[in-house]
Amino acid sequence: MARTATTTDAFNAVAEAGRRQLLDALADGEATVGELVERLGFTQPQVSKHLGVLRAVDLVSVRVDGRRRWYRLNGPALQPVHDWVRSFEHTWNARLDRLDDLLAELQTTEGTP
Amino acid sequence: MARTATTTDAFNAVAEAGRRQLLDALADGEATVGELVERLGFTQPQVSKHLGVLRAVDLVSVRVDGRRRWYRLNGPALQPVHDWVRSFEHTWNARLDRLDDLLAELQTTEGTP
DNA sequence: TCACCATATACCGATATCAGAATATTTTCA
DNA sequence: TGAAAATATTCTGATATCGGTATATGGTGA
Repeated sequence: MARTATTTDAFNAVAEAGRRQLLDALADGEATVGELVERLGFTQPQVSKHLGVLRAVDLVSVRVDGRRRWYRLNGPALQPVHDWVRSFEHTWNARLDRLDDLLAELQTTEGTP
Repeated sequence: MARTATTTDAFNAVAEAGRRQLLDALADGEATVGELVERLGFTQPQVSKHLGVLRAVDLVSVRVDGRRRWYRLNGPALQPVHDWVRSFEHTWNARLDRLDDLLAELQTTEGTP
């Protein structure tokens, strides 16, 4: 058996620094492969392949427009990662710990303005 | 070139589900290799090796006590991961977005009771 | 239809990973 | 001193990954 496939989860997809840069770039909005190539200085096949992995775990979506493809960030796919790490937050910041309590409280009153 | 080494960052170390389970288990406090073997049902060499990776990226520390070793979670090493994911939080939750602002405000007033 | 642009895909070689099994190391206690 | 306990290390084989280069695919406009 080998290492867990990069296309298994967001955790594995996001482990690669280059893919994180791609997501950072897409945080500004849709982008085309060519734009990403130029902005990040990666090679075109590199960008395409990394986007392929991100797509496999649903971290990005594509919109076809003629001969170019607009890639878009799909934030919610990062939530599992966020949730997991957040459970350790209290470990390094007591203040955040108290904020978590506040958050939990706000969540339960969701929908009651 | 191959995949980024698991011992490169917290991102790569944490990509493996088994290592995440180990960290979860250590969230309750110090634990011995044997205890982790029993609690998680992993093999002893598996646990030792995974702990080795986690140690390499400083996610855990060890305390030697006779012939056993007490492993302890080092939460702050997860902060880079937390910080990165958190920058995408607004993507899926406007409410949390506003909480972030509150947090930022609290941070700046740190030390002024 | 043909040349061209944008992107995807295939192939390559090098490498680190992972589980498993066996074994080494160190400490304790009788 | 010697056996047993706790943990680390080594070796193996299978495999997916990654960058690079080359090439395929498909849409576009003259």
